[in-house]
Amino acid sequence: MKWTDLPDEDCSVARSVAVIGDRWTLMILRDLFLGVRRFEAFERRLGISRSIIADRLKKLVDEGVLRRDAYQENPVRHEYRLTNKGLALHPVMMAIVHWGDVHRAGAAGAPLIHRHKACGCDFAPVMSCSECGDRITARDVEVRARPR
Amino acid sequence: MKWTDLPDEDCSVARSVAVIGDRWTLMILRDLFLGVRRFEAFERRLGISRSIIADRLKKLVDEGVLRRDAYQENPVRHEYRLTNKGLALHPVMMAIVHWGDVHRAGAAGAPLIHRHKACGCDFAPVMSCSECGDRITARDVEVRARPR
DNA sequence: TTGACTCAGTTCGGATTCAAGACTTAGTTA
DNA sequence: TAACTAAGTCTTGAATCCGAACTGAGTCAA
Repeated sequence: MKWTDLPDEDCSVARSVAVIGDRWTLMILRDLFLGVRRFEAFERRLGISRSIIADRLKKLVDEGVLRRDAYQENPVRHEYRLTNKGLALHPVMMAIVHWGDVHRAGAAGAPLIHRHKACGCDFAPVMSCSECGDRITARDVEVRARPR
Repeated sequence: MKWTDLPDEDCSVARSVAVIGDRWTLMILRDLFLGVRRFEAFERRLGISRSIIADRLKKLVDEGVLRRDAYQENPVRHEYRLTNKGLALHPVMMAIVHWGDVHRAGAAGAPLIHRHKACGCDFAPVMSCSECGDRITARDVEVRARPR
């Protein structure tokens, strides 16, 4: 298998990874969730080459994860915003941040704090069951193929 | 910035991405969560070159995500198992699967079904607040830097 | 005891991708 | 007229990827 075959696999991981399974794509998504929208801001924050940023943004737009909107005319300038499909990646980002906070933070601890606006608490993201609401760990889940 | 600098960034996303931000690493982790443990099985399932598998497995072992255990002597053969640090990636995988199920599945729908053993229901993974238990979306979260 | 087979890798080398820096375009400000 | 801004594109050497072949340590069948 080549990675170009990933989108055609009958597996949701493969199909997702085809979109987000790239270092810089994930870093750009991080910044998007922090409110960054302009090309130049990505460049300044990430310090990577413009060609990589242009390429990744274009792919995300093609996938429907981002929308490219004009924010001024003369000259026309665009900004990149998460679509609903892109916003739906929030649990993925939260899970990645949380794992990094717990398992890869230095002595200084987590660099960022997340506050839940509704309850006012600083929180950790928890994966739970849509049906009963209980917290879910790897051992609680039984996987089987969906009957066709 | 080069990607080799990612582990040193003061950002949990960057530090996590340095470990899991790679297509084949994510595909290997998928199989690990499905119970695959042996080199030959990864090769058969993924159909990619042995050198990639060997490289990714070694990196995951170095990072403490996997443990390399002997399962027989004469000749000695090893298998790869998720450590607790690796099992902690479960929410990341579930979030990725779920996004793929919802936003990238074909007409046939999600290929796999997840059942919560405790409540017996087929479920979707939901990201919720560790403090109040409510479901969390991107708009519910306020991010700020942790004071030093 | 020769040959085929298994599992778990390593090595090699050509093709692909990455990524820094220079260049482009279109308009603005000094 | 020159410098500046935002958002890219182009070029080119370097790094990485990855398929194919090879290695090694043992088993099994004839």
